[in-house]
Amino acid sequence: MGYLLPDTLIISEKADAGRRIAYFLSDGKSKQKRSKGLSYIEYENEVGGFYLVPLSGHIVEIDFPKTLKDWKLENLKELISSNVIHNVKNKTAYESLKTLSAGIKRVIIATDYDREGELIGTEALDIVKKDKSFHGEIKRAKFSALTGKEIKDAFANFIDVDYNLSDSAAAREEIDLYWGAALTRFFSLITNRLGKNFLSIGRVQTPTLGLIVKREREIENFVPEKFWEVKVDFLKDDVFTGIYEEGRINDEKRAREILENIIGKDGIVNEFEKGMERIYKPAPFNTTEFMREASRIGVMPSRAMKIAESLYVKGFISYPRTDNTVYQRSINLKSVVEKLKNSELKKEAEMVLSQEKIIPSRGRMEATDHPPIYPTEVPKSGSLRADEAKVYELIARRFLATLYREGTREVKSAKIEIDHYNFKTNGTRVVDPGWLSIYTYRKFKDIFHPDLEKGEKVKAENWRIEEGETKPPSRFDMASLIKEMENLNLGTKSTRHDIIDKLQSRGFIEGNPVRPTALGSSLIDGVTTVDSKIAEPDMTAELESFMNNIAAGERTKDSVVSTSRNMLSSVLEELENNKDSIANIIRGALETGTVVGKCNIDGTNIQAIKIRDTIRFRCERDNCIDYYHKIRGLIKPSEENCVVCGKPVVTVIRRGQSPEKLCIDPLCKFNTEKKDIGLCPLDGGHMIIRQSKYGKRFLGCSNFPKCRQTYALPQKGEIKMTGKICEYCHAPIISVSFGSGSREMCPNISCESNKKSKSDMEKVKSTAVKKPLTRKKTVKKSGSSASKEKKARKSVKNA
DNA sequence: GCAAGGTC
Repeated sequence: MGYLLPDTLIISEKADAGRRIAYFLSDGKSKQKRSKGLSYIEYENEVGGFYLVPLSGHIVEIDFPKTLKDWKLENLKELISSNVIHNVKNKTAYESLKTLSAGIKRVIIATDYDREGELIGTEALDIVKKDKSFHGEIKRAKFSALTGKEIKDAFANFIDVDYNLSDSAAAREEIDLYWGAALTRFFSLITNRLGKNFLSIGRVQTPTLGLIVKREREIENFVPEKFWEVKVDFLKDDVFTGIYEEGRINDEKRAREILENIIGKDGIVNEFEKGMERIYKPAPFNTTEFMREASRIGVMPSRAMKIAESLYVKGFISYPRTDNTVYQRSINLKSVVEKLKNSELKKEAEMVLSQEKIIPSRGRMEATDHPPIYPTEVPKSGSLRADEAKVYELIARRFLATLYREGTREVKSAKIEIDHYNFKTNGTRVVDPGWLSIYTYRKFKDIFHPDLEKGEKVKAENWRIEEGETKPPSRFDMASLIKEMENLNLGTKSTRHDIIDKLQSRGFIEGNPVRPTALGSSLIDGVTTVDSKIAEPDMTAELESFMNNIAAGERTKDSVVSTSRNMLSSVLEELENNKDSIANIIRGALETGTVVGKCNIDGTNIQAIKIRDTIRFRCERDNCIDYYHKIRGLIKPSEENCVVCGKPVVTVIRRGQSPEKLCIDPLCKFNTEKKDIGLCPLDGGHMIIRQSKYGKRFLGCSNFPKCRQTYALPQKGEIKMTGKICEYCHAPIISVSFGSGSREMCPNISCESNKKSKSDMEKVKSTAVKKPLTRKKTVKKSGSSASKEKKARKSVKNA
């Protein structure tokens, strides 16, 4: 073993990598040691040996000297001109390095081969070099996978430590701290939000918040445009739908003209095409893609990462922080599949093994850091918690899917002419699901389309115009936000989910899909008052190019950091000149909340103002209404007033629960007795919404079992009391809301009133059918005819 | 009470 000399100290970035390096260098003979606050691996033989100290990321953290701990506006200039100090944060690693480096002749940096890895390595070196007696050799081991061959090669062909590279990372660290700390303090101080209410600014978090705010503004300012589509159902074996080839028409008159020309006529096939399409396999998981897919099955990014981390530590999956989407050759894929035969995915594993040859899919990113995320062992059944099992299954299914065959689907398309107008039709059918039958999270929906021949006559029916509206861009959800951050190079695979968490916990964003809070959007308004790039992703791009300069030896770290500090100084100066207006923007936005309705006393607006987890409802004028609620979730105006007290009612949307109505008065009976719908016609007890043992809801008398009066309830929609009593059977009238509308009804199915309204409905329906031109099928907006129908029904009933 | 980046 020529690559080992006696008295060598090896430094690895993490425990796992350390174990593997030691294992291969010692042929499995190294020993883990733990004593008196030290943790390392040791190997000794007659020729030589080594110590290996595993770190866990950075050992030191930069900070400002204690004298600048106090947050004062006057301090900010000092903060920027102050130098940073290094604090040890990993005591065990620090002590191990200090103790074991005594008398060492050679130090090998074997951290990850990337920019941060180089910095982590030099941090360790600085500790070793503190011992003035150290004059040994310093080398760098470069490996891109933790396999025996790579590691042995790296230790036979050392390279030098790249101080330019580590300097570039150190510059990043300092610039992030200077800008982050100075601006965070500035914004917190001018708005007087101190302690845990501070307003944070950072190179990654603020542009990310900026993205979300920008999107929300686009949605707010979006002006929908109406369009009309002419559609026809064709009939051969089954129904398939054609759309006039121009698609969306923004002139209703023209759409009607076309409809008038074609209505009642059949079509003739002008073109027909049929072919097979491949359904490509997904690439192996990297961190980003894993988080996106996990959030699609309801496990949010940071939760997914926590679970992945724990699965990794338990040895069930490979390292979860990776950019790589190509399995390295050294991974024995087949043996992993063999292991999965002893899991709940036995059938799927056998499908993969039954192939003549296993060809893995490849993604675009072939990084050298770690393998893609894949299962390494099978946990004993029942040993994982439910969410862990869900995540493990996702990773295992993804892995198997990347090794299975592609799917195929048949696609058909046609142009069918009616009276010189061409209608396009499309159909698709999965012929061979391939990997889709393993990766069950993806679904391809079949759309029926018959085989046709050119010149063939096709029967048509249901000629119609569908009215729609252009839609604003959609809000980011966790999956698309993480992806957008990756596209813009904001954060890293290991930090993106943390950044989103921070924005949430600091009250800048809420919900999923995410939207900015009043605080979040006003912070961006405040930041963008001054023309600087703090809220733009460009900050990162600029920093990135600085870092490349340093790494290439074109500039020094000190010159770059001082340039950046000067820029920060002038930005800060400009901010200070505008500090009153900025403070007003932010404070002002917090005082004006969302208008949720009108005050029933003086008729002015009532606003909802969010103050951490409390919502304050306040009347705009005299504070004649001023209520506080402890509510988690989003508040939306409902445009309804409370049936009990007349004050506005809001809708509360909580994650994973159906929306609930809430009277803004916390003591109103509407809130406290929400389930009480009215009085029992038999004995005057309370009719209460209850659940049957089958999970169905119904109305039951509070005097059960003495009184057995019950009514069936619709299982969908929100049920509310109306205070009214049915004139026929004396049951309490309920109100059922569904979507945007609501309907009052007697809960007694056999009541006269229900028979009556049913026949009314039929009457309304039959008049509507006579006017096919206004009928809409996939109505994008609640159509006018539908609301007319509702109104008609209501007026008949009230008559 | 500050950032972002490693890792647990």
